[in-house]
Order: sequence, then structure tokens, then C-alpha cells
Amino acid sequence: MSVEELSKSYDPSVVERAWYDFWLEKGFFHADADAGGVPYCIVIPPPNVTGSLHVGHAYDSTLQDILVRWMRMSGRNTLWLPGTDHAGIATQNVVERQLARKKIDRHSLGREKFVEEVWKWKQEYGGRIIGQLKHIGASCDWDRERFTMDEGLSRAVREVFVRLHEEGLIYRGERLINWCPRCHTALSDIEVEHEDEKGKLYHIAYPLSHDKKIRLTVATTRPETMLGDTAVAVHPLDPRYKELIGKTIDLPLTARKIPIVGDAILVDLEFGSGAVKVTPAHDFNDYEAGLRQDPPLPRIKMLSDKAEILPDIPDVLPAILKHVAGKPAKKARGVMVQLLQEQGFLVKTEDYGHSIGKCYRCKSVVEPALSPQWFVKTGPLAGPAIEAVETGKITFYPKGWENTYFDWMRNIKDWCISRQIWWGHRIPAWYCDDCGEITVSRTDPTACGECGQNNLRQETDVLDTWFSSALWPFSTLGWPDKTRELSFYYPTSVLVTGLDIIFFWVARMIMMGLHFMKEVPFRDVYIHALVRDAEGHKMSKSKGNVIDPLSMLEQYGTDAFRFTFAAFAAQGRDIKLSADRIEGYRNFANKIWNASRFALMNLDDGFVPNRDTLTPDASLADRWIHSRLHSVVQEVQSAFSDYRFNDAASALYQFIWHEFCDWYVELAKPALQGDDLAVRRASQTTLAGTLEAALRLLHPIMPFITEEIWQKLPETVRHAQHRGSVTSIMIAPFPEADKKLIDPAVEQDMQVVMDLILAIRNIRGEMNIPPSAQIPAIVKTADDALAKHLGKNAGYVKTLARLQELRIGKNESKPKAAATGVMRGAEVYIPLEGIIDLGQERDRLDKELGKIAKDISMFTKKLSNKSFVDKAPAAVVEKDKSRLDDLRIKQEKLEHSLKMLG
RNA sequence: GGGCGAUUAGCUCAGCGGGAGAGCACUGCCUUCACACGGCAGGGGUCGCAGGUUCAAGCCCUGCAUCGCCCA
Repeated sequence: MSVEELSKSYDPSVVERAWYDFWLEKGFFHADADAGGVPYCIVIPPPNVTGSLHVGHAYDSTLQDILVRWMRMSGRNTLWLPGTDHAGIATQNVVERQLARKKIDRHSLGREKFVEEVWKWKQEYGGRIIGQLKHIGASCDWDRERFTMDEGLSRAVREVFVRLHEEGLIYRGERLINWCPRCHTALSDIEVEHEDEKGKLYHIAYPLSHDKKIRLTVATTRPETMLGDTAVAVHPLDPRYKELIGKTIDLPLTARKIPIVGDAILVDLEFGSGAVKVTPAHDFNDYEAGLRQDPPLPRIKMLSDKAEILPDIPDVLPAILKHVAGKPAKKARGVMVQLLQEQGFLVKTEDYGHSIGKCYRCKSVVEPALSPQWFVKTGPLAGPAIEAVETGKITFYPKGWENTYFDWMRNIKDWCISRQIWWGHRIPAWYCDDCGEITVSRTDPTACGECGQNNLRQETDVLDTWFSSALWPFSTLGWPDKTRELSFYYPTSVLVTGLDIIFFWVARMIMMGLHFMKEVPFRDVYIHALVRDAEGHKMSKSKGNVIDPLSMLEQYGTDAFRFTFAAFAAQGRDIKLSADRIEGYRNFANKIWNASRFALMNLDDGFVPNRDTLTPDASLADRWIHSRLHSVVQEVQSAFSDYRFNDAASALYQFIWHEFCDWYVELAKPALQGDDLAVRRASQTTLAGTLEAALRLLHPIMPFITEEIWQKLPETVRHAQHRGSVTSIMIAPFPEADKKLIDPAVEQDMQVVMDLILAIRNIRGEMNIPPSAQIPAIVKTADDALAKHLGKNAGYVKTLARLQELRIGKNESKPKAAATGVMRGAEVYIPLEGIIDLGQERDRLDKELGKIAKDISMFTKKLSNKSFVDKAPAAVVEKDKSRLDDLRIKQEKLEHSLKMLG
């Protein structure tokens, strides 16, 4: 190993690609169910095929990769299964837009041709996000990449649909659903995003049929829907109106008479006038209210698929209709208000804030619309899914998310799964033109299952994309076939995802997994924060606030980026990514690089480490760093086990930078450069061994730099810790803590030496003694053991505190002009004569004494409190007492020194 | 309207019953033979506000304020 091989600073761009290709080529990402062992499996939350990698994916995937690499190194049979989601509405929209640029409308193309176009688009651009995942180092088993529309998964979707239909858990019916007039499709409840908007509340007078002078005032934010009103509701107990129930109203601007009905649920006695217009075909609450009447209220549809006023609405006066027909709802609203005003029906208008439902794909205002759709009956599926979490078969991390999950699951509504688009799994149902029955079948039927005729038309609707995603954990492993993979890797180990798709995806996977596999789809659910933009908004393509992670990878290196994510992982809900932070971890990578460079420079050609980790020649520093290393191994292991990525990251950062680089390397320099070959070899063994172990420990978070350095280590070092030859750090064993090497006595001994060094450095720093000045120091201690210990380790102190001389003894005395430092059991003096003026030392001591006085007064007060001494645990009281004693001794010594300065 | 979360050093954030922390930024000294993407030393916080529990409270409880998210 020669120095030339490592440049002065780490350049990620030149090594990352090469190592990724190396891993791929060696097949390290590939998992084999037949290889046995203990399985560990993660299925990736499949990104949309339309997507390109944004920071959220990068974050999500990094956390998964950390777990997967850690487990793989720990010897588990590890599978990380990748893939993409066909994202029905989103993808269709993308391709439609692309065609629109060529002035092509999908309807002119026809369904078959259009779907072909989407597949073409998918082949061409769909893989992009997968390629980008490779950039962040994702160690997915690419041989098993799946797509929700591929043949196997489509078969799973069909099987599930048919079975649920057979079980009566899928049905078709006309209901009020959420309709996106832009995407032209139904949406499920959770695909509607509610936004608060400022609007107006219009108060309209509805005259009674039998006495036009009596008018009921109703308040509405949507006056245009009055054309579809079929009742006015009042509270049945309202003394003002209860006599009117059963009477009728002459609906303004129409020739329609509508009844006044009583409804205790719909009407809030406290709100407004106490009378409410009822439009069952265009409002969810009104729809329910309509069903509560006997007979049910009629539903009059007054909006088209495009959310425009229909040209023909029963009973609406032609003179009115001509003003509004064909107008979008919002435009029609203004016209209606004006007409009402002109004819004296508008009572007043006031400002009003209300929430508006918008399509989660295109942000258009969603209209409640009456429409025949397919639904999943969720009640029977939700029960077991709730129980699985209650009984701990599935655990959420952080646990708090379980309540969110329960709330939703316990109030779950039937799931509208049909979509009026072309891209997706076409519903396997056929309508018979002869008998009108529906045939649902695993294979395309040629004859009606009911009457045997062959006038069949297949349902044109496709399934909600989330229907296929719900099957992902088992469909990707081969279900409905009984594959080796399925029996080995299912249930998967953990699902890692953002909080935004708990309902869309997590809950539904649990329901489907339990129903079809009779077993939970995953043991753990790790929910992480969302990466948001500077304003704290969710990043989305439509908002145009997406940050491109690839440019950050280029700028700072993938490892720095990944480390940042690990460090951020503790955050509750939002992450605001800061370039400064990433830069800091880029510096960390460089630090590791240079420490490694140093290590390699200090290993001789053909270096062979000692067989034993610690030989009798090992120094205090050697023993100390081993003790620290093994503590950190424990910490990192335990942090990863609990998904505390940030704790693992900070333990590694602290250890590698501040303990290994700042202290160990400096402490080891004399031994490494000294003449005692045995001591030198012991230090080299520790230096190389600690570095090698630290690299393995860090590899899950920083895969590239660790591999790059690890490969440059002498083979003798790489293979010292494990049997046989291993070709990559990513399949080398993850470090295990050796408790025998964790030695508190050694750490204490080292700490004393460090304390002395720190005391001297503090004086040097505060007194502005230049680093180049080699100065003498005198330690006075009455403690023989301490004196002996310090004497034995004087070399460390002289090097790290840059001393020309260090005298230690009980009879040492303070030189006349000297700075004083106090540590436990000893004082250290730095003669200042000729170096610095004494006034400065006086100020320094004053400052120090000020701090001490504050602490003393705090502890004195605490310890003079009788209740504290009586009630606090004895250990706490003892600890404070000894702290106070130490402080008093220190104070006394410093005061003495101050006096000596005159 | 209901629920959840946040509020700690200039900034970004850890800590969640017993001596206020990190990174960045800042100040001083230093181009010391791994690293200036560096080293050494240092300054900086009434832990959102008001009550309460406790010998002891960023940390637990109650209320309030501000910001954000989810659900209706």
C-alpha cells in the first residue's frame, strides 16, 4: 500500500459508480430463497412509474437500504424487493398531456391505441426512477423488479377481485361518489384533499306554496345547486317550523314544489335560520338525509360529468336555464345569485370560510356525483386488521401512529374501487345484454354465467391503483402461486414509508394480507417524516417545489446525503433539508478519508496485524479505543434494531471523528513513529483494526466510501477479523460487540490523562500561547498512584499538549509567575514568566472562579434543602455532595493561585 | 369542529424527571510532516407563556398562544 493511492481529499464522483457496478456484477444484491437461513425482507413502496426521484424517495429508500445492508452483513437471508406502481390516473394524465402537445385526444385514438401509447411511454421513461435509486446506492434485488401491471401481478389482482366478489365483499351499486370533472373519474374518499377556502354564504328566501308571504330562509355556499333541490329540511323539534313539516315550498326560479321535511341529523338548531336546502344528488349529507325520508327524496341531477349545468333539468324554467346551462358550476353561481337578487329572493350575502374537496391528482374541485360504481365492503376486512395491530402482530414505529391507524380503521367506509379511465387493471366483469346480469370471472368468459347467451360487454372501468398496491407484499413474491419465495420471505420484516400513505396503502395492505395470506404482511411499520420544502409544504410535481436529489448527490456525494437522512430520521413530521447539514457530512466523509490515508501511510509494506487484538505491548490508548469501539458497536446495533437511525449516525460521527481521529490517532502517533517495533506493531494493529471495524459499522449508512477505503486496506487487515476471504465490505460481517473489551477502568485511566491535556490546552488557548511554543508544565499531586499513572503516560501529555518538559511530583511547587489549572487530585502549573502578562492570567482565573462560584451556590442550596437530602435517592445526594467537594477544592486552589499572582 | 405534532444557542435540530447538548454559523490562535472539507481554545440559551404535581421539571399534568399536519 503506498500513499500515492489516496488523494488528499475524497472525491465521491469517481468511485461511486464503479462500486455500484461491482456489487451488481457480483450479484450481492440478489437473494435466494433456497439458500436458507433467517429471512429478512423489505418490499419497496413502489414509486409511480411517472415519477422521478425526489427527496422523499431518496430518504425512504436510504432508510431501507441502511436496514437491508445492516441485516445482510449480519448474516440474514436478505431480500429488498423493488418495483414501480402503474399509478393509473397520474400516468394517464401524463400521457394525455404528451398527446395533447401533438394535438391528439385520447378519445380520437380509442382505448386500445391509447393504452398502447401508455405502455410505450412506460418502456421509454418508466424506468427512470429505478435508475435513480441506483444512484443512491439502493441494494435492491433488481432481478426481482416488479410492476403492478405486469403479468403476474395482474393475475393476482384478478384473483383477488374474483374471490372478493364471490365472498360478497365486492359489489356494484349506484352511490354518491367523489367525481373529478377534470380526470373524468370517480375517486375514493381519501383521494380527495380538503382545503379551506374563503367563500360566501348566501341566504335565500324560499316561499311556502300555500302562503307566498311566508318565506323560509335557507343558507348555502352553493346557490347554483338549488336547481337540484328536492326538499327543505328543518329540525323536527324546532318550534318555529315543526308545524310546517309536510307542507311544500315553491322553489324559486323553477316550477318545482318541494316538501318541508324534518331531519334531526342534517339540521343544526343553532346554525343559521334553522332551515336547510336539500340536494340529494350533489351533496353527501343531503344524500344521506334523502335516504332517511320515507319514501326517499328524489334525486335531481343538475351537473354534467364536466361539472357544468345540464341543458335540461326537470322543472327549471327555460328562461332561467338559458342563462346557466353549460356553465361551469362556479360561473353559474354568480349568475344564479344575480337572478335571485333580481327576483327578490336573495336575503343577504356574508363572507364564509369553508372547506373544498380537490382531486389529489389534478387539484380540480371534486363534485359529489350520483354514479354506478364498484365498491369493496371494508367492514369485514377491517376487523382483523385492527386486531393485528392491537395484539402486537404488527408494531408501528413510532407507536403514536397506531392511534391514527385505529381511528381511520374504526370509521372506515366502503372503498370505491372503480375508475373511469383506461390505464389500469380492467375490471373482470361482463354485462349480459340479454339478461342484464353480471358475470365476474378469472378467465374471459364467452357466455353469460346466468343465461348462457354470448352478448357480453366487458366493464370499461379499471381498478383503483391502490387496489393492486394493497397486494404488493404477496403479489410480488408470486401469489397466487405457492412459490418458494412466498413461503420463505412472507411475512416481510418491516415496511418503511411516509405518513402520507398510511391510509392509502399501509392499512389496505394489512387488510388484504390478512385476508388472503391469513398472516400480516409485515411485522413492523416504520413511519418517517416527510421531506418538505422551505415553507413546510409537501413537495409535489404539480406545485413545482420539488428539489432534485441527484444534484445534491453530485454536489456532496451520495454518502454525505445518506448520512444526512440518517441523522434527520428522529424528526416527527417535517424535514426541512439544509445544504449546510449535508456539507457538514461531506466534511465527515473527507475526515474518514484522511484518517484512512494516515493509517495506510503508517502501515509498513506487507503489514500483518497481531493475531490478538490486544497484546501485552498494547498501549493505554490502544486499550481505550478498543473499549470505545465496542461500546459504539453496541450502541449502533441497538439503535438500528429500534429504527433509531439518528442515534446510530451520531454515535458513529462522535466516535469516528472525535474519539478515533481527534484522540486516538494523535495519541498513537509517537508509537507509530517510534523505534519500539513491538509497540509500533501493537498500535498499527489497533489503528488498522479499529478503522476496519469502524468502516464495517458505517457501511450501511455510507456504503461507497467505506467500500473504497476497505478495498485499499491490506488483505491481512480486511480478513483479520473473519475467516476466509471476502470480496466486499457489503458482505463482510457486521461488527459484534465484544464485552470483554469494554473496560471502564481503562476508560477512566485514559480520561485522567485527557483531563490533564485539556487543562493545559485550556491555559494555552486562553493565554494565547502559540501552538509552536514548546512550554514546560508542572503537575503537583499528593496522590502517589495518580503521579505514577501520569508519569507513565507523560508521553501522551507532552505530545498532545505540546510540552517541552513535564514534571510530576508531590513536592513540586508553583513557580512565581504561572498559570494554574486544576483537575481532580492534581494541579498543573504553566510558568508564564517571559511568555505572557500576568493580568491576563488574573482575568482567566476570575472567569473560572465565577463559573465555579455559580455552581457552588447551586449545589449548596440544593444540599441544604432538607427535603432533598431526605427524599432524593441516596446515590443522587452522594453524587452532588462529591461534586460540591470537588468544586470547593478547585475553588480553593484557584483562589490561592490568584493570590500568589499578587 | 375533532385529533396529532412542533415551539430548546443566530440557523437546522437532538435531549423528555436529577449537573442545558450537537452540527453549522460566530470569536481568538495556528498553513504542526492524515485532513484548512483541517487543528486547538472560546463566546452564546430566564428550554413559547401562565399555573400545577414533585425534594427536584425543556422533560409529567392543566390552560393559553403561535405555527404546521391529518380527519370531518
